[in-house]
Amino acid sequence: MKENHEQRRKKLLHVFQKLSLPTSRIQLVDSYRDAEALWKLIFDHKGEGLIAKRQKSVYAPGKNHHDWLKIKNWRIIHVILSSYQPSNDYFNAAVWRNDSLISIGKCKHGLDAEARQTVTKLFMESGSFNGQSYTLPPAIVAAVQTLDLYQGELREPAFSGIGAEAEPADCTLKTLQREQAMLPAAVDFSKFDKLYWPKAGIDKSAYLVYMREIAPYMLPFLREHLLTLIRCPEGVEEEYFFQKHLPEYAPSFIKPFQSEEETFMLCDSLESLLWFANHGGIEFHIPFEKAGCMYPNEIVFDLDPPNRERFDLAIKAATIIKKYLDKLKLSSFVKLSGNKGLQIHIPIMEKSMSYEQTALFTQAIAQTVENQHPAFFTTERMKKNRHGRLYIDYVQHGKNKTIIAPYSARKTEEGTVAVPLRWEEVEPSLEPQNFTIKNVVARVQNMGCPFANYELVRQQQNLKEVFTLLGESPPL
DNA sequence: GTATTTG
DNA sequence: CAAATACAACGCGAG
DNA sequence: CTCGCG
Repeated sequence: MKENHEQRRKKLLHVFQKLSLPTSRIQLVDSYRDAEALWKLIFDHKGEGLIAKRQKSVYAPGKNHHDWLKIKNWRIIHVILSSYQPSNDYFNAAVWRNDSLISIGKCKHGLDAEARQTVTKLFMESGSFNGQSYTLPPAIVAAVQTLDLYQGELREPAFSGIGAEAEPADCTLKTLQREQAMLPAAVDFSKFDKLYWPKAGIDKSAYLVYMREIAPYMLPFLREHLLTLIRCPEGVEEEYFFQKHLPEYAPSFIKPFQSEEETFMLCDSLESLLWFANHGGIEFHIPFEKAGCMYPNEIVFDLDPPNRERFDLAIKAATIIKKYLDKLKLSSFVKLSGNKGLQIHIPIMEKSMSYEQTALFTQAIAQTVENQHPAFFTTERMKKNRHGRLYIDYVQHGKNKTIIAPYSARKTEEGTVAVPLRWEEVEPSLEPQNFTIKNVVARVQNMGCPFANYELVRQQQNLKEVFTLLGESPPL
């Protein structure tokens, strides 16, 4: 009943206000009727789970009946049982990290009486006792359900099985991290150990985990856009190629987009994202317009310094351009390209400007910046005429052109990412190589996505002053 | 990474 | 049966 | 002009 949510919230707030009760801590939780759709949502976001209740059941503190049901989003992992402590009945769970076992938590519940009896007996009869617990060499593998691996410790672990589903040698930290990530079952993954970024030590397994975790933040930008992929099936140092047509062998969850003549591809689901990633899809590029649409959805400035050492030029140019955009009362978003430079995104209302007009606008701004600081910036396309200046690429913004999608990894040796920034972060200490596959997930989970309001801003963006500047009027 | 063509 | 090839498109400079 | 490169 998602439709009624806003109404219900207002009604509830109204009642609380009438009774002079504090409303600041009221939180109305979304409710859904379609359990399958909701579970998909929870799975995609790695949510904790859901509460199900009878339609007429109301909440009462301490109530003990079965009208309310908590269904948790368990993930199943495989661990080695390394020791047993009789005093509290805990089994210690461990996995291999390189060649030594590391402890990842303790597990007690979930075994039936018979299995528990068998395993404790095994430990107490064959294990070595140190006064506290019995230890066995790595041999017993258990399947454990858990909610998370938080600071190296399993959350709410419970046995879900014990015995021969996996070999002790397979219980590695790498496998655990993958199980913890909950990769979608619809994709057939392969070659987890292939080094995709050899210099940074990032293998395919780590990349897939990155893509799975970043998917909720990345997919909104890919959805409804034609996809151009750069694929590096042998890693970023080996041969690469572009792909924009739907391959014949793609599974049915990869959505085609049919034009007159050609079949392009879309990426609109967790499964699609990870299927592309499993096929060595490293860079996800998208055009400025939605599939099948004539008009751009955003304006982007591409600020491309001659090299990493001159990243300061990108910071300088971005700061200047931001000042102009503020003057025009335009909200803008900034991201690291993941390569050498910065990109400024300005979401514009659907079908509000033609490509001719956005080109005019970007040229006007680019020219202004170039005229103001000719020693630092240039709109000169020819590399040999740039003389170490930062190139403000306004040609790159047009139909049939594409740009790297937010949160896409890049084909760079460090495994850098095209990462959205807050404007406050655009200052001299900013360095692109500090934002990689290894740390961007933690960053976005801690600080939120700086582009979270992108769609909201698009709907509210008023382009009146832009058209005044251009001396034109909107196309529609 | 996969399917197809070529040697 | 192993090896080679395609998987974008566009502008530019070299030949 | 085509070819190869980025």
